Amino acid sequence: WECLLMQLSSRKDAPPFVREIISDHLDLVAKGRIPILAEILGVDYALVQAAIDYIKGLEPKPGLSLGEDAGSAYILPDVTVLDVSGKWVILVNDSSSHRLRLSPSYQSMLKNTDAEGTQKFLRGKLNSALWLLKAIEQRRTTLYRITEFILEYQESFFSQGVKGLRPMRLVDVAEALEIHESTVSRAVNGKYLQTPRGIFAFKYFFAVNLDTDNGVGTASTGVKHVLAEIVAEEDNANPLTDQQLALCLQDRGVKISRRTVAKYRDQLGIPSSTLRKHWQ
DNA sequence: TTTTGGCACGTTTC
DNA sequence: GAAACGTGCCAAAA
Repeated sequence: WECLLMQLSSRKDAPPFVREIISDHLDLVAKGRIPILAEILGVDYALVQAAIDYIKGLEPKPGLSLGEDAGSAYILPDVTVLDVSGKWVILVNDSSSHRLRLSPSYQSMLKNTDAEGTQKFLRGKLNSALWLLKAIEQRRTTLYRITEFILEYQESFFSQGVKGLRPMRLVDVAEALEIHESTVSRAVNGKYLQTPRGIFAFKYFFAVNLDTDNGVGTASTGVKHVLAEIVAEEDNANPLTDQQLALCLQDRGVKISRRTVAKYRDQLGIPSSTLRKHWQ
């Protein structure tokens, strides 16, 4: 790109071949074909790698880390949990600014009316109003109870972080709270929970997938996190292939196939092993 | 040859 | 009933 060349011209510390690589061989860089590039330019790997590292320093990098609370500053949570000296406090934020209540005047009207027809009418209205209030209150309660359940069930998450996340399905919550599955689904959809660890979508805790190991399952979200960790710590001169990554996870007790590792890697935005290779 | 990714199938979850 | 997910197979890429 021209903007890369422009950035380049404003600097003086550029290694050799950088300009040539940008104008003629950017496609090879994208494909990670460093050996070919080295051959074309007639220099050794290390020099090419140095030039590429420099170029990567020029462009604004997309960034590999999908931070778990990235962008959360702009989301306002529907529920907040606070740790007040070891005791959880759950706050359900009302969507409407004020809570609804019944005007007392209606009740006094009911008392003060003699006419039978009017009384019947008012009693009917009163009942439907009470039903509505109850429904709204119920919804807040549902969200409260779900949060309560998550706090208890995902306790290890709140103490250890992502690694402690347990597999959890809508049904699990529904059964525990003795409400219908779809009720949980509707209560949770698009809602956010603020915790001492950051803001998370409720759906985050439903990292539903169940990867079984010897005994209990683990949440796929946790596995992905471990995967990212392994890659971050690998020797970048010899990146691990998907097969090796799969074995690595299997050693840790996670039953996972090579193909699934590849998919997770994709979702995490981690390039393939050949693209990760850093030539010295 | 080794490594990766598209497609599709069976299962689970919504 | 539909969407999401894990996995096997096989071809493309390296």
